[in-house]
Amino acid sequence: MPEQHSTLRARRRAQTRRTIQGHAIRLFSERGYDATTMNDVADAAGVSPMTVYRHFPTKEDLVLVDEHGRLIAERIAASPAGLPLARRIGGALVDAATALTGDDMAADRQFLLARLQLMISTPALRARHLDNQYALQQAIIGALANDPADPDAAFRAQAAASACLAALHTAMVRWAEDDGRTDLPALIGRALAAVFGDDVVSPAR
Amino acid sequence: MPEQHSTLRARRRAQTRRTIQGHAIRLFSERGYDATTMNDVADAAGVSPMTVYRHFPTKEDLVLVDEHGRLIAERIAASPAGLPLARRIGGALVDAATALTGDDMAADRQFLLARLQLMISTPALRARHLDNQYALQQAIIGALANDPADPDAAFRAQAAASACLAALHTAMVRWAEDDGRTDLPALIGRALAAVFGDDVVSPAR
DNA sequence: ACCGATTTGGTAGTGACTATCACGATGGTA
DNA sequence: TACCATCGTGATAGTCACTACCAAATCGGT
Repeated sequence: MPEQHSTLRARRRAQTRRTIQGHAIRLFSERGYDATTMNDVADAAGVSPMTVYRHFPTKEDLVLVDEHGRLIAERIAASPAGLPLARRIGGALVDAATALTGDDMAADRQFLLARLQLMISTPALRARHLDNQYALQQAIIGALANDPADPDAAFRAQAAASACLAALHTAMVRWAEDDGRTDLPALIGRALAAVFGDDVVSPAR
Repeated sequence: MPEQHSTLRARRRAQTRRTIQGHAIRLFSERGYDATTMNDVADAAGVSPMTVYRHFPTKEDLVLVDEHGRLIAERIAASPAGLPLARRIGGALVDAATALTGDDMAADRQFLLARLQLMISTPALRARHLDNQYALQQAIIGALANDPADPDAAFRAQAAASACLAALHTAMVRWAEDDGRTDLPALIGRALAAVFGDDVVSPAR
């Protein structure tokens, strides 16, 4: 647990972390996930294998960082309670996608795209990604259905959340297949609209 | 690829397979999944580690056999096309659960319960289970939305399938938490009814 | 300049999984 | 009964992800 001194040491640590992950994603994309060993990643990044494991406990963590889940859950919890569930969840998803793929982060977008393509094509990564999505779904249900008097509310929230996340997943797959050329928030909005009829898309700000 | 000669050799093979899996599930439940090695399983079953790997390519396969998915997809494809999607999918899920947990297979039910409890509590198993469920969802969509003229049909089928599978998952978790004392088909039916309003439960035959 | 904390590196393991070879048992056939 | 192809099984050696455990280098603040 490194404290956030925001000092030189922390910056160097973050830098090596980015270097390691960058080389890892590049090698995974070039030579395949299974064909790349942790030693290969360490050599490419110019560090020892130990350092790789210090920054990323498992090989899968090199691709699946997923700090986005908490952000999305917070956005949903902060959305107005009067709206229908699907709109609250869908809106948060579109907002998050807008924030992650905006024009001001072209480099990050390419990085996200490469990670997504790996996630989709590699069974082990896809499985862990689905587990993360499931955890996110549980968090959404916890944030939306906290009424003990209505036990069915949890079921309805789960149905809405699972449908929204399925739409998100389909949109991400299509976005990855298209090499990120189409607009991700628009894809998500279209997938949501096809399911829920009206436009669930909400403005980013 | 062993041919189904239905002869002595095939029966012996199936027997050793059952023996290995039985001891594996028992050891996993007693001592924990991670705390049990493949050598432990081999020793308990009285075979060599090689034989274990011949029958189960990965450790996870000892718990996740999952030939149920294909059965469910076939059931859905064979259901009357006039019914709403949720009813067709939900009905197939309830039917499958009824067939798997009937009174005539108490031993199998205990086995299924033990495997389910392992799947839920072990991250690696849960992740791979969710991947299997995702594959089933894709199969359901393929069976239900094969109309190229209506691209939104796939989205609607996906929403229905993901909501139904989420309900199934919740019901299975609750069933496992309750050590299988409550009726699984009834749990699934209740979860589905909470989402879709009317009773989606259909008779088993 | 010094000391505690943090980051990194090395060593030696464990355990899942694979490749390859050899042995014995089974099933059909002469 | 004898023969042979096939199949199930076993043993060996190896790769790779991952984990303690301990030493060295570096940074932050006194």
